[in-house]
Amino acid sequence: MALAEVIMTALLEGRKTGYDLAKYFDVSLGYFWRASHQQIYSELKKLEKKGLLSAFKIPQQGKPDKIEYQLTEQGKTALDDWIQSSSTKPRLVKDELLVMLYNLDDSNELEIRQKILERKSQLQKSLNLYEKIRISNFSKPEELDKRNLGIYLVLIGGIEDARGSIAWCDQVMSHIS
Amino acid sequence: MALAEVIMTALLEGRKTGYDLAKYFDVSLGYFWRASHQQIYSELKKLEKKGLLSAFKIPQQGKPDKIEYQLTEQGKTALDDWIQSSSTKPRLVKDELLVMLYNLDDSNELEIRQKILERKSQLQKSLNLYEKIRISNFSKPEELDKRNLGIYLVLIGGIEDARGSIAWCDQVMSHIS
DNA sequence: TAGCGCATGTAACGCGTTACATGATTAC
DNA sequence: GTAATCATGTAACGCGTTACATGCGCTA
Repeated sequence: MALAEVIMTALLEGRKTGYDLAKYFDVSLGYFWRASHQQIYSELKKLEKKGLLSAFKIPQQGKPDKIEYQLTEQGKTALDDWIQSSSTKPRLVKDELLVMLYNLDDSNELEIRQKILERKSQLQKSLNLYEKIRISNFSKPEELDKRNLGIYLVLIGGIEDARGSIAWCDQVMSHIS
Repeated sequence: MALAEVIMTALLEGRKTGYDLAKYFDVSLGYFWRASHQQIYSELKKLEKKGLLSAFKIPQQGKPDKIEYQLTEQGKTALDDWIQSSSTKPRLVKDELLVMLYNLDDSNELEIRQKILERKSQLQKSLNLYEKIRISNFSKPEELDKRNLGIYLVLIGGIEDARGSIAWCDQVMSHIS
C-alpha cells in the first residue's frame, strides 16, 4: 500500500534498524499505521535494492548483528515525488463492529451492547495516551517547526476522532439495551 | 477479513446475485465496506461450498444467466455465531494523507494544503449523501425496528465522523500555508 | 457507432498475517 | 528458572487489486 513511504518517513529522523522501526510503530506513527517485523524487514530489503535506502551492518557481541538503514538522496527524492503525485483517496473503515450493528435484533442486542462498551474503553485508553503525548510533547504548538507541526496536527486528529467515536458509542448505548 | 460476514449480512435482506451485491456495496454497506466483483464472486462460491449459502441459477434471454444466492439456516447460524464470538479490534486508519503530514516542510506545504482541501471536499460530498439518506429513509428514528435501528446508528456514526473530519481539515488549513 | 448496463469469470501479483525458528543477555 | 529484550529471518496462506475476457441489448 504505502508501507515503503511510511518507513522512509520514519527514517527522516535518522538511521534505524528494522527492530527500531517495529518499536516506532508502537508509538509515534503507530496510531494510524502498523506493520509486523516480517513485513518491515522484507520492505527494507526491497527499498535497499532500489537504492532508496542504504544499509550499514553493525556487528555486536552477545546480540545478533544489526543493520541500520538510512534514507539516500534518491530515497528522499522518491518520498518528495510521492507527496507531489499521489492522489489520496479517503480510506474505507471496514469495521466489523458496524457490520454487527447491521445485524442488530432482539437475540444479539446484549452481545452487541457489550462490544460497544469494549470499543468505548479501548478508545478511552487511546485517548488518554494521546492526551498524555500532547501535554508532554506539544505543550506549546505555536513554537513548533513545520515538521513537528505536521505531527501535532495528526495527533490532534487522533484525539478528536477518538472523542467523536466515544460520543458515538454513548449514543448507540442509549438507543439499545 | 470479514467479507464473508459482510455478504451474509447483505443477504439478510433476501436473495441477491453477485452483481446485485457489487451494486449494494455502492450504497448501503458501501460507506464502510467495499469489494470488487471478482472478490465477491469468489467469496460467494466459497460460501456455497461450505453450505452457508444456496445458489439458484436463473436463465435469462438476451442477458447472461444469473445466479441468485440465499442464506441457508446454516449460514444464518454461522453469522449469529460470528457476532457472539468475534472480538472486534479497533481498525487502523492507514491514511496516506497523515503520512504526508508527517513530511510537512516548507517545500511541500502548498501541495499538502491542496490535498487537505481535496479531502475536505470529498468528505463534504459524502456528508451530503449521508444526510440525504437520513432524511429520506430515517426521518422517524423512534419508529424503527431493531435491524433498521442498527443501520441508522451506523449512518449516524458516518455523519458524525465526516463532520469531525471536515472540522479537522479546517483546523489543519488554519495552521499551514 | 460508441459506450454503458447486465452478468460472470480467470490469472497474476502484491500486501499482510500467522506460525515457526534461532540464540545470547538481562531482569524478576 | 522463567520470561522478556534484542535482532533477524523463512514459509505458507489468504485477502485484495489490476488487468484481461466475453457478449447481448439499449441508448445517445
